[in-house]
Amino acid sequence: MTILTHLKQSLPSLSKAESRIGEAILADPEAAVNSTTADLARLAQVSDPMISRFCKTLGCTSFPEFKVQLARSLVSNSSFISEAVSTGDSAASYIEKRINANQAALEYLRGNLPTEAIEQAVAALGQAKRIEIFGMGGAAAIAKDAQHKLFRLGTPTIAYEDHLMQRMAAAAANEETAILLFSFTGRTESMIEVARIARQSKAKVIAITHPQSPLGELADITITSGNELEDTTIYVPMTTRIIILTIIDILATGLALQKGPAVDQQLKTIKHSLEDTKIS
Amino acid sequence: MTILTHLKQSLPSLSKAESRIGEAILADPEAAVNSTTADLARLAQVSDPMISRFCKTLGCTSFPEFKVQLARSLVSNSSFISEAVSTGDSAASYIEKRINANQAALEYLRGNLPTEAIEQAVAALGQAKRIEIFGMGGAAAIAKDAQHKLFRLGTPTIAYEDHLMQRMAAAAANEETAILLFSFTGRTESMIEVARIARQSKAKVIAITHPQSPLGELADITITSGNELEDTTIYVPMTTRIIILTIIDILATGLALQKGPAVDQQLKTIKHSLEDTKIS
DNA sequence: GATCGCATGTAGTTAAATTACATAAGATGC
DNA sequence: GCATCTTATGTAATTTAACTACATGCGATC
Repeated sequence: MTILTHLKQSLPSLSKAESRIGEAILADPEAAVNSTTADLARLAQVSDPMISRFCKTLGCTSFPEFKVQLARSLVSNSSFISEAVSTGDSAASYIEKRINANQAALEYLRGNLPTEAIEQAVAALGQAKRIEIFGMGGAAAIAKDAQHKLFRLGTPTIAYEDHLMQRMAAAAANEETAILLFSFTGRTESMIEVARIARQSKAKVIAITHPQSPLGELADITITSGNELEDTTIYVPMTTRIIILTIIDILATGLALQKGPAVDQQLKTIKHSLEDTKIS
Repeated sequence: MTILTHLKQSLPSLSKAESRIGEAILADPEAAVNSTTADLARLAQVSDPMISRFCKTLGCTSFPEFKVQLARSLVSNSSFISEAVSTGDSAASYIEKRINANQAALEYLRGNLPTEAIEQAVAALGQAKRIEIFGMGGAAAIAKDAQHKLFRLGTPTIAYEDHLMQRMAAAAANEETAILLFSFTGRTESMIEVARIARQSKAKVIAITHPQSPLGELADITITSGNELEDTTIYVPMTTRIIILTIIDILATGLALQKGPAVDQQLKTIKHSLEDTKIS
């Protein structure tokens, strides 16, 4: 963990003077790196030695060491400032920008993915006897990808992109079914309908979607699709898929860990089944 | 440029004492970050003020500032160390590890994606009157995703995952067709066959695959799928997908930039077509 | 061979950071 | 409700780190 996130986390537990210092640093961390204790003390309106104490509270041995740590944490945040591509950009330039944007999206995920939701989702997937995955439009490819990743872990897993198939599968589901729904906005009417049917069937509904959306509120477990990022100036569109793919990655990893060595043979068998289709 | 590379570059032009300091720092930069001028001076067997002078020679205003800069340059080298997940990892732990692994994959892409290949591929896609996208197995979802992104830019684009459909489409192609092939290994026999048929039809064949593979060598333009990165652990790493998805992202971005404002209306129309399916 | 200049070391000074101490505010017990 | 104890914070003093000014020595050039 970087010192900056550590600071953010421990901000509430700090004393009055110390939190003033913390806020002064967070307001302009770059400036803090180039400050002396006196500078910072003046800025936060506290006495000089409070800065030293503040640093020790955060686990550093001295103020200079704190500055070094702070400088470190600023790198990882500033290197992911993604810029929008613009007409006239060279290939090298837009390649760089898109990679930055996608890395930034993952960086966002690091701080904003609720651990409990993942744990619950993994538990639900682990208990399920069947997994159904629904996605339409752009999410259809994602559903397919998730199916491809999850079916290997031993539980029958099917992906549907057809609304009618989804309705039937949702209606036929029971409490031993986990249903994974992918929707960027969480406002697609047919998806919401399917989710409603699935809940009536007592299936466990996991939605990867916008948390403050009808679909997000309907599901048993909701994980953000990062869609709340789209449209903002900093995070350019197209990054949501990277986020969702990484969430699938994380869910599959969690599930594989939960099932443990039991799935190893399964994975080997599946891999082996492809051998005859490859040339050496 | 980071201070560390700057130091490496200017090492030959430094004076005797100064280069001793430079070498001492390069020998263990991490230790230098936690040193005082006196510590470093002893290590490099020079006098104390030489350290200050050394820093100024490198363009820093003071030794503390140099330390901060040094700390900065060390981050970019040491971050993105991806660790394998292991049994007993907490959710928080494997979430962190997977995000790291995916960011590392993108970092790899930054250094290893050949600009010229991207330029050629964008040019080929731009000139094409039709785009056909082929992928099987795990790559089928990727092909579907690419189709979903590229069809919006005005050129008729179809994705096939069925080998027979792929054969027919490849045979029916002509010099105005661009064919995008996704294959992780580049060794799937049926994919190679399809590529061969496509070349006979004089279509432009773009392969996103392992560069040193039969398929990679067969294609007009080859872009790495990052498959050379996959380690052999049983828990299938998903980093290649992230890489390929980002490549698709980059290709679509390049194509959109090339077409310019011409596609803006097209994008708006497509977006508008979904409005009635969403609830407010 | 002498002098000039540059590189480096020594001593001293400045300033920055920490420690030790004192005080005030808030909490706790009677 | 008052007294005392604890904790947080400021003040003063000390230590330590970093830089400046100066001195010396080595190498180069005339």
